[in-house]
Amino acid sequence: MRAAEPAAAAGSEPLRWDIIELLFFAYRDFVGDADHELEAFGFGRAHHRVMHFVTRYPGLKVADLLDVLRITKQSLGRVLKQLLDEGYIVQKTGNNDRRQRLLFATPKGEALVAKLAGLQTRRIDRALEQVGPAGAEKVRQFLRAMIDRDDPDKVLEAIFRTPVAAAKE
Amino acid sequence: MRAAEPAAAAGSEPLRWDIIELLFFAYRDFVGDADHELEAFGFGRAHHRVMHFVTRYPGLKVADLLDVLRITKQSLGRVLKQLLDEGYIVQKTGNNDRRQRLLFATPKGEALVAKLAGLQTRRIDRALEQVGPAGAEKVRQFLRAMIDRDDPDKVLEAIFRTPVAAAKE
DNA sequence: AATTTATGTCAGCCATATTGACGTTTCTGC
DNA sequence: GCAGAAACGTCAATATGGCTGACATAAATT
Repeated sequence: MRAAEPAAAAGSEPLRWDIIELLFFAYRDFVGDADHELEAFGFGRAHHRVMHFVTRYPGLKVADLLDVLRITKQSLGRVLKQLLDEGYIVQKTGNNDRRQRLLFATPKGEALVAKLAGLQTRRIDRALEQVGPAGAEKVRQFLRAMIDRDDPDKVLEAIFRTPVAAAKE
Repeated sequence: MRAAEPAAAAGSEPLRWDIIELLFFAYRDFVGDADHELEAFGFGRAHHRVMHFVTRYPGLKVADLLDVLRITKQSLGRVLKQLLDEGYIVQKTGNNDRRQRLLFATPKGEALVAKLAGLQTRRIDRALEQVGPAGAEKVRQFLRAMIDRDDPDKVLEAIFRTPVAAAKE
């Protein structure tokens, strides 16, 4: 099988078919690692995303989480309730603003997130080995540049505050 | 906001929190480009995936598509029927094996796929500019190495047959 | 002739997303 | 202090895109 190159609009630059498809397959297998494990817990991808960000950014407000995940509070509500009921996450009332419910992972929650991140880390390590330390920085730069920076949420701000190592090329 | 590092299992290597999160946000925005455009057509991500692979690999069999997308034929059926009905895709009976329905994109279908790929290409080009040509090859190598290679489907075989350019570092 | 393969289809279920409406508590501005 | 806005929760209805199981047909294979 050979890949066809659909006619591009006249005068346009070449399309990045290769990267587009590599991203599709890479992301499919990347999230697949976690998906398989989550089945055993009766959780889905939505639960993972919530748990991940709450674990990584303790004290995240509900509104922050909505910004990051880009879903509605009704959608979040269902998933969050399950995680609260089953003891993976706890809520604490905000100190300054008592309307806020700050979210924290329990040890049980942290353990699950770490386990899932472990699976994904194995895949990432394997892939980074192929490109060396300098290549790893290039990959980070590339991924950062793929992300929209207008109107960043709190989590993205935190991520972009971390400087990338200077490229040594 | 600072990112917390949840306690890793004793003795384990560090987890790749940075890459894990960059992949999440990069992919979210990457598919977001197409999602917005698809709304105008009344299509979803599922339609895009089908159209994309049929356009890129003309003559794909239904069974091949099922392998690539990793969904059931019932799920595919609904989406595929819409695309056939609305004239984005046509079926032709296989020459050797008349049971097969080979799938081809119509000009209308190709145009839509090219438009969506154009949006995604703009984002990719912007990101690749940050890392230079050598960096671009590193990114390709990384993404390839993220993909499972056991039991590859026809499309993946085609992708992996294309050699990566030798790294010039 | 019997079986297997490739595909299509019917019926129903589940997870995750949506919009719209409404209620409570708490903070903020005047 | 009071009006209004903000942060959150929740009810109801709906859509999308997955799933399983069962069954049908045509064509290839044995």
